[in-house]
Amino acid sequence: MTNPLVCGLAPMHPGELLREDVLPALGRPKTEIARLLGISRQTLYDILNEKQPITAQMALRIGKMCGNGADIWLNLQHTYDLRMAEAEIGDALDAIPMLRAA
Amino acid sequence: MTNPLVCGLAPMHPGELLREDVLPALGRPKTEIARLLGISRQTLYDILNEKQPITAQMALRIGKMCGNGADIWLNLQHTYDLRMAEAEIGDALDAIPMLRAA
DNA sequence: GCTTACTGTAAGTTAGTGGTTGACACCATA
DNA sequence: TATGGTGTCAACCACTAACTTACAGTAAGC
Repeated sequence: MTNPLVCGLAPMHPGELLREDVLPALGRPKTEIARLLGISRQTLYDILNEKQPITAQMALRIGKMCGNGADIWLNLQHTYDLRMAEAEIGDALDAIPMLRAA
Repeated sequence: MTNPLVCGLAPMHPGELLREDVLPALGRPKTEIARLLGISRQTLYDILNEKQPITAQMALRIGKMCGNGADIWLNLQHTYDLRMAEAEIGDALDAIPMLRAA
């Protein structure tokens, strides 16, 4: 994961990439995109507004439509999730010791 | 991701790796492991029995304890999720067309 | 004008699930 | 016999992914 677009320093929500770059490049109405993806229009908007994550199923759907595979989308989401989780339980992490094999 | 241990052909649940290899190597009672991880004993058992996935927070906790980072655990889970999702909505995927940029 | 279609957002609902607590029976060991 | 780990079960709570329905606004075409 050396591509800064996919694994940037700033945690980018996959919805941002979809909204800013991918959908404009496709040049189709969002209503049609949602229908083709087989999801509700509302769900698509929630993803674009970064209110909903890219699940494995969603990654498969979007990856299929874009022809770039599901991994990119899932990796983007997981990087984002890690940043969020780290910010959330970072202090609890400090209390966890690193164990060595016996 | 070329390591067959991490990204094998057969979809391995992270709980299996934890149960079969990591915990035995640490040689500590599971009760203590759960306590050190800051999670309930039940949750640890659910993960070991592959009934619960490795969330981002869980990956951070386990990665910290094992000293190998969270990415391995999350990638393992993500690969597993993709296989499961593919098996679940595979036929729906066939109906999704691949769009080219306008 | 009128109609059709896309946009963007909001409210409410449902099904599923991550995680917890509490309890139980079993076994080992000091 | 007391303590502590093991393994599993049943509830329970909080959250959320995804859906439907609905609304107001805008642009396109007849």
